Order: sequence, then C-alpha cells, then structure tokens
Amino acid sequence: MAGVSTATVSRALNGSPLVTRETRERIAALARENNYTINAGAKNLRLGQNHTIAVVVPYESETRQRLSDPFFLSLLGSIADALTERGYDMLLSRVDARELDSASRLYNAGRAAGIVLIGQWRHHDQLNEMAQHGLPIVVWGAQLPEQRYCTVGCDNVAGGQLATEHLIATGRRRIAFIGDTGLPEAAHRLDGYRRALLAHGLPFDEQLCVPASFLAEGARHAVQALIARGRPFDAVFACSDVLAMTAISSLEEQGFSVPGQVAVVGYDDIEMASNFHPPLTTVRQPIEAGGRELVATLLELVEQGASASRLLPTQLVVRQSSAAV
Amino acid sequence: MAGVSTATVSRALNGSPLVTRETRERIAALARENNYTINAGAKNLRLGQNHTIAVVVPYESETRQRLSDPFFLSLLGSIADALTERGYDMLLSRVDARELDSASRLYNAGRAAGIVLIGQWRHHDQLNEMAQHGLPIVVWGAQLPEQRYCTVGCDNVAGGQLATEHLIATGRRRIAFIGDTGLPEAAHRLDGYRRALLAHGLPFDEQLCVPASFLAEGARHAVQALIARGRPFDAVFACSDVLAMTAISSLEEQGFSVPGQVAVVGYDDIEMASNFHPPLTTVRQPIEAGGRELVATLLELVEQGASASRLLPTQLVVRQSSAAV
DNA sequence: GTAATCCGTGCAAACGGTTGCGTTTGACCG
DNA sequence: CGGTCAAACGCAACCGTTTGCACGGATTAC
Repeated sequence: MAGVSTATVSRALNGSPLVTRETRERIAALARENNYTINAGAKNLRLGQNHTIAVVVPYESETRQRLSDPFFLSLLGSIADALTERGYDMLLSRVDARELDSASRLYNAGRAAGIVLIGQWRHHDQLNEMAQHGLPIVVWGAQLPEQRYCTVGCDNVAGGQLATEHLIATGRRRIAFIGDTGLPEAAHRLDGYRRALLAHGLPFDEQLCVPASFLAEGARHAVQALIARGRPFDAVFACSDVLAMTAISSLEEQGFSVPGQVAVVGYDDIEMASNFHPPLTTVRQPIEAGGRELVATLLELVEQGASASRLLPTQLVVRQSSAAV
Repeated sequence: MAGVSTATVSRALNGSPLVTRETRERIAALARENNYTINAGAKNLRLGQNHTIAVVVPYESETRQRLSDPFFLSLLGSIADALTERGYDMLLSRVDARELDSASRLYNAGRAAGIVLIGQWRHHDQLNEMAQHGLPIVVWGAQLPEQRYCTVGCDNVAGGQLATEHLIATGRRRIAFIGDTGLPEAAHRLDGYRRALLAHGLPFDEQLCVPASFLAEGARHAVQALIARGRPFDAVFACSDVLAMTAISSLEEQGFSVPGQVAVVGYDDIEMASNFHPPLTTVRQPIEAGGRELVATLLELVEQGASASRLLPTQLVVRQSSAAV
C-alpha cells in the first residue's frame, strides 16, 4: 500500500532512524487507518523473545475449588497491574494441583517467559524439582528450608506474633487459633502465635488450636468444634479474613458476643475487613507490594538468570473486633 | 536426535497416521525426556490460528480502581475454567477505560482470537463502534437498545423485581434502593424495583433512591445520606452484596437492627453472603454459567462469525437479613 | 568529469513449525 | 526379474517479522 517493501514498513513502525521521517509517518498513518498492528507472534518468533508471563493458579481436582478467597483474587489483580506497567502480558492459567509440573509446559512451549505461581500449598518438593530444571518460577508463599525456588511472601511468623501479642495486650488469655497448618504459611503463623504465648508465659493449649480449610465453611466447623471441646476461650486468631468473618458470624449465632466475650483477629486485610461489622482487626499483607515484588523477582530471574526470595513486612491493623472489654 | 527430519517429528507429535507407530513413540519419548514441546507461537503463525482469548478488565484511570468486587473476580475465575476446558488460553489484560479500543490491539496483533470484556460500564457507544469494525467481542453486562455487540448477563429487571417483591411480601413498605444507576445493569435493577412497587400500588419515593459507587465505601456514604434525609425506611435493596454487607454494618453502627428494623437484600450471591451475619438474602447471579456462556458466545462468534446475546436467569436466595419481623 | 561518500531502501535469510508433493524403500505379484 | 503399489519419510515453501548486507541515486570532494 505504501509502495515500499516490508523491510521498510518494519523499520518504520519500529521507529528506526534509517527510514525518512516522511515515509515513516506515511506508513504509520496507513497502519492506523487500516488498524494494522505488528503481529505479536511472528515478532516474538523472529526475535526469540517473549513478553508474556504466565500466572498459574492451581486447583485441587477433587473439589475443583473455586478460586474464591478475595485475598488471592486481589493479589491477582495487583500482579496484572504490575505486569501491565512493565509492558508484559499476563497469561492466566489454572492447572490441576496434582500435575503441577504441567505448568512448565507454558514455558517450554514458549508461551511464557516465566511463571508466577499463586499458592505454595503442599507442593514444596515438586516446586523444588521444577526450579532445578531451570524453570523461571516465583511462588507466593513462605520460605522453607532446602528451597531451590524463589518465593515472595509476608513474614508469617511475625504476623502471627503481632496478632497474638495484640490480643494478649488487650487482656485476652485463652486464645484460639484457626487455620490449615498443613500449609506452610499457616504453619508459620501458628509458630508466631506460639512464640507470643511463650514470651508472655502463657501455656499453649492444643485444644484451642483448630484445623480449618481455607474455605469459608472451614471456620464455621472450626467454631463448632471449638465450642464442643468445652474449653473456655476469649479470643480467636484466624488465618484469613474470610475465616475470621465467618468465625464472627458463627460465634454470634452461638450466642457469643464479639468483641465482648470473644475478640477476633483476622489475616490479610482484604477490602471488606474495614466494612465488616464489627470492623475487623487484622494483619495486613501488602497486596499491592506483593504483586509488584512477585513480578520484579520473576523478571530479574528471567532477565538476569538469578534472583532471591523476598520477605515483605506485615502490619497490624487494629479495629473493633478485638476491642478490649 | 531421532535421526529423522523435522517434518517427521512434526507429524509424529501431532499424531499423524503417516508415520509408523514405532517412530512416533520413539519421538514422543525423546520429546518427553528433553522436555521439548511444540513452540506455540510458531505453530500459530504457520497455522494462522490462535487459541488465546483476551479477557479485558477496564479500570478508571483516575482512581486506578482496584478490581476488588469478589463477584467480578469470581466471574474471572469461572471464565478461566471455561476457557481451560475448551482448550483455550486466557490472556488477562487491564486497560484504561478511557481508551477502551486499545483492547482491540490484542486482536489486531494476533495475540488473541477474541475478547471478553468484563464490565460494560458507560462505554456502550465505544463498544458498538468496536464491534462494527469486526472485532469479536463479548461483554458482560446488560442488553441495551441499538446494541451491535453481544452481551451475556443476567436479567437485571427481573432480579430487581424479585428482590423488591420479596421485601414487599415480608411486610416492608418503605424500601430504599442503593446503587450506581449510571451503569446499565444497576439501572435495570432500579427499573425492576419500580415495577414491583407499581405492581403493588406502592409509591416511588425518589428520596429513598441513593446513588452509590460500586466500591464498598459507597454504601457507607449512601446509608448516611439516607438517614440524613430523614425519610423513614424499613428495607434496603443494594445493587451488590458488597454494598449490602457494608450497608448492614453501617446501619448497625447507626443503631438500626438488621433485619429487625431494616431488612436488607443484596445482589450477586458471592460466597461470603451465606457466611455473613446475618446471612444475606440476595439475588443470585449464576457465576459458573456466566463464565461458561461468555466463553461459548465468544467462541461462536470467532468460529462461526456470528452469535447472539444471552440473558441468564436470576434467582432469589432468601436468608436471614430480610427475615420478617 | 569522475571518484568517494552517504543516505534511504530492497533482498534474502532466519525464527520454529506444518504440509503438499515427490522420493525412497520394500513387499508383492505376474 | 521387472513392474506396480503402498507405506514411510524428506524436501521445500510458507506463515509475518527483523536485520545484515548490497544496491542505487544524490551529494560532495577533488
């Protein structure tokens, strides 16, 4: 259309100084009119580069558990923002947690330059192996011993400690813990919880420690179990805001007042937390920074071949669900 | 490595019957060992096909509003599932709402075979123009007059009617409406609300109709405004569950009991709704079906060149937030 | 007037696959 | 043993770009 070769068009659209300004503008105008854009696939093929990052969200195949925790979803949003900002595309992919390494296909097939995995779950060993094979991958989660892959995540021990110490400081003594300690992050939070108890000379009562899946119903069952055990308690530390909110609602149904009889502290500080009733005291995980750091770490890994795990700070946000009596 | 030409490898990996079973298996084994996978980009280029769909989530550039409503996020998840199931990849992309048509670049650049847009917002005309240019696009939202693009969405008029009639049936008479009627979906819900009032001979009081953005704080302000207006009310119909929950929490802070003095009905039926306190009566939007239908419609558009908008049914889920006094 | 220089553009190979068509090979038949 | 045929594979062109190099024309230097 412009009466020039494809080579010139290519140079023109890429702003090469080798082509006259006049021709360049003529070509740009024609491209705009016919809304022509350089074919991304062909460009990537020729250049051998790839500006796409895959974000993988594993699911448990039995439950086909819907990705429903607002925290993870918000994290997804902030990753999307961070990638957009750095000129990368984001490929969102769900994979069966049992065949996690099928995620590496996205890399091997050249579909993505690297992988962000949301949720470490119970796949430490698998992840180690994948990273060892040279897969550029960054995981949102906790730092574990013998870890060959990069993680980005909050200091969960400190977070657990913060929450527990706050409850102790406001006069609570029998603090229950709700969470799935099979997951590294929750295990670390439990660790922080125990340290805080220890530091204040309070006993650790296993009966107050109730396992609960990260699904909302988990907290409902946990609260029932807790009450059934018959041990008195005056506070609950839940491993996510969703769990905390559900716990509050269950407690009130069972006749416990919050924060009167039972103080509750959550984890994450999702947007809903401040609008809940009562407004939720919680340990904030910096979502925005989380997405940014995940992306930064992965791009370092992709571009420079190496990077390091990052531990983000947590912060206690005190609201009314833990008010002193 | 296998001692054959690339042509044979290509045929073998694609399961062509032209190559002996023996060679095919040998090649497949070698591929597995060296975790070699067909390069997706090159394949797409050669075949001129594309198994990627872009899901676009616009943001308002002033606020850079974080994609935070759990409903939209869950919808995202269900779209991801539906695409995975049909063998498509999902490219998640955020674009500035003011330059919505930059979304069409994803298509023109061959990055995606079609586009799903989450949130119609106020962009009806822009969308019309984009579709007219032959862009395969499907939008989650309401059906509007003079619409040249496909939408998938719930019957919002019916939804608004369902909610309002339920409140009337349980004895409420002065029902407030909270939502951003600048958005087509909310406008339709308001329409349903008015129809229900009309059908039961109740007056429409403009003072009970409070605008509120879809952000959570919207409801907080709306409740304050409502109280400030001094008109009595005994029920609230909110345009999303997030708004409803925030409204409940605001109402209780201001000394109104829910559902005692004020019944509240939400919209969406997000997962949290049933675990809220009190459990939330709401109009369910079928998220799973929503994702499935969005994908089905778009693929029809892509593969057959034409499709039609779809209206999904809504369903009232009665819980305690609207219990009769 | 010719040679040297420089600027703008075109040619063609390459990226990693796919596929129509031709070639090789071996089995089979007459 | 020559001929036929099908099965199994290789050759080479092509998808849409990019880019080193060659090329032609205009300008400058001598």
